[in-house]
Amino acid sequence: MMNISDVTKRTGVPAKTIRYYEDIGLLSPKRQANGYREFRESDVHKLAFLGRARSLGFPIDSCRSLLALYEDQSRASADVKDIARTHLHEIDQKLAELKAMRDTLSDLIGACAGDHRPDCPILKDLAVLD
Amino acid sequence: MMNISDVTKRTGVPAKTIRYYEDIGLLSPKRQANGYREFRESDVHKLAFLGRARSLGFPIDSCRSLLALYEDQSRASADVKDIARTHLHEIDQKLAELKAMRDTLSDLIGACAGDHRPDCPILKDLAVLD
DNA sequence: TATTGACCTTCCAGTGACTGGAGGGACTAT
DNA sequence: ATAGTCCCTCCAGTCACTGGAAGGTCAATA
Repeated sequence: MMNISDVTKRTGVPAKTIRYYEDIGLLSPKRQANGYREFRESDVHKLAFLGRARSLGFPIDSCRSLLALYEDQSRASADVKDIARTHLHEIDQKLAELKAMRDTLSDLIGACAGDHRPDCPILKDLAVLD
Repeated sequence: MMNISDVTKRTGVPAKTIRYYEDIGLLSPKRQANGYREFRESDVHKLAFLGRARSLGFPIDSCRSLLALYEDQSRASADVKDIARTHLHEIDQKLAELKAMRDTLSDLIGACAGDHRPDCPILKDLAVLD
């Protein structure tokens, strides 16, 4: 009989998060007579799956779809791949954005004396009204 | 006499966002007799500054500090540089995280046939219970 | 003068994915 | 009986906006 803290130990998913996932319908653990959640092996697998998917940055909605495919023995791997590719594109976009920020920021930092004087190329850049 | 839509046009900062910035105390435009906000040049400069700082990913609290330094003629550029460096480190962390995600994801996508069959290395990876 | 239509206001709610905390019941061991 | 640890639900907060409702104001036109 697995309680929520056992599942947390096995999956690394915090109890609060497990309850949240139940709230939004990602899993439905049974209940014991005392009201405690009772987790089956299949629940643990789902949670491990969700934890891993989230750690790869998949948004919850994609996790929901992936989970459905995971459970669907007659799935097409193409459907999984589509979701993954969409996510990869979003990651690539964020990476490009962050890299651009990083480069600008790094340049500005390199140009700033960082001393007691008020003169500062960082502020000068920020203050530009195009 | 500048109204909010004029400022939006000049700075690119949406009206909703300008009102929000006022709510959280980043600027305090005057009011006309009819209740409309009246923006001075200094408000426009602040908003342009905020827009640029936000586009470089500085969190609002850092923007607040940067704005204060911007207005402080006796600032030390070292203080600006410190804020920027802290932010750069956070960006670098996020970049590393995203890159790791990207690499894993890209590998998995490369390994997946993406056809009508159910067999899928992506799902296999996600399902691993360490 | 009446009426559009564009502009402005405030206030409330929702986003994503949790996270923290209050308040209280349940179980286990001493 | 009591202490300590577990579990429950519900509410609020995070971050930085964004959307929408309900309504006041202004400029130009019929």
